[in-house]
Amino acid sequence: MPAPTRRYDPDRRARILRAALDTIAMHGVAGTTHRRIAAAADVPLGSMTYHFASLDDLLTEAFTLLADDVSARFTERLAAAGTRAEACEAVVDLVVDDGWATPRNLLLSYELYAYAARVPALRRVMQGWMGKSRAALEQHFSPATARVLDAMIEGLSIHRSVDLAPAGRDEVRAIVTRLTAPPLP
Amino acid sequence: MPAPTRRYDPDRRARILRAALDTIAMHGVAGTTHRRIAAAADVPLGSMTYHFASLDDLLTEAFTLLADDVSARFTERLAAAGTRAEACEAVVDLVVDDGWATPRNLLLSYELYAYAARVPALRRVMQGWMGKSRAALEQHFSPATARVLDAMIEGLSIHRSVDLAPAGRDEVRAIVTRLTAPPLP
DNA sequence: CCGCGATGCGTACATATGTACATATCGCCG
DNA sequence: CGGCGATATGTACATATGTACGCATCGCGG
Repeated sequence: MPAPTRRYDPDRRARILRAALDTIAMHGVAGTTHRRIAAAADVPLGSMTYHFASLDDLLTEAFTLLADDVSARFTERLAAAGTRAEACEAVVDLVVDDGWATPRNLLLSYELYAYAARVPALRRVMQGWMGKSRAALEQHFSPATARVLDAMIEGLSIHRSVDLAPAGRDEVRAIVTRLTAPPLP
Repeated sequence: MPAPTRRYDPDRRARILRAALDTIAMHGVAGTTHRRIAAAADVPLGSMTYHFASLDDLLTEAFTLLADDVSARFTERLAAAGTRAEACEAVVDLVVDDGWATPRNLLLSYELYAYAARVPALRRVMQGWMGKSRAALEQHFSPATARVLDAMIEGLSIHRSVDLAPAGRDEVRAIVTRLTAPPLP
């Protein structure tokens, strides 16, 4: 019989990590197994234990990748704003647009929050994520305002994903305006 | 040998549901099994399939119980406020106090959010939860303000659980004040 | 007081899962 | 160009898990 083909697959490790996130998004951490990830990444089962010491290690690394990725796009979006008004509009976009607070990203965030409760390394990853978000916001706003905006983005995104009639762009803009208005006299 | 004791255990079903929440809080949905719940509830394995058709049914009912319970306490806390100022203080308490946004409740919420993505019945439960929260807030605030306060409670609670130096009571109060202030002229 | 249906209890079993491992292959460095 | 270390692949195996089922027991309605 012909020798079974052996692939040359230099970025297999990275593909496995992406496949892990896909699998989590589709089946939840609870339904994520070596075999499912392997199928999604199109690699044999043996590759799992070769590239990652354990399933927990794999998930931890995948979630870290997610945090870095999402965090980077957040920072990028805010860095593109030149004026304070543009920064406000960027914040509105982050909540309302289809590019960032996607169902997939939100879902993965929930899974991460839950999973991180049991993995100290991921707790630190989340702290780093939050720190980077704040730093990005502090390019345009005071630390206190950055903090509240960050929390507001989180809360609004979550509620918009649950709400049958989510807040519209105008309503979100009004909220951002109110939170970033100068202090009352 | 002596006949093994057979217990009279009328509220076993309810105890199993509470044990399920305990198990989820401790091990996550991913680590929640019939056997672990049974051990936590101190019942034999056979009781699981007797009282609940499947593990998913059991988890769904447990999460529904959680939502009803937390939602009721939220409503209760806000109903106790007589004036608008008291309502503001109640909101601050909900974020900052140890009684509501506990690590356990937050953790269970993350698990619920993630799990609900795959169970339509729980999506409706979450919508009902959000609706009840808004209704409770609308006893004191306009619908638009209620909506933003609800999102803010969510976002601030989550971020406070991650933050190494969480926002203090004063800072939270300032945010609430700003969000509930009359519209600018 | 009696019986019967609801409930309690232990166990069996097919299946899925994490992980280890033996072996084969081949890119790359010297 | 030679070989060796990194990687690819298939499979084995012990264990955990969901669920079904048979039987025992007893509260409670008639």
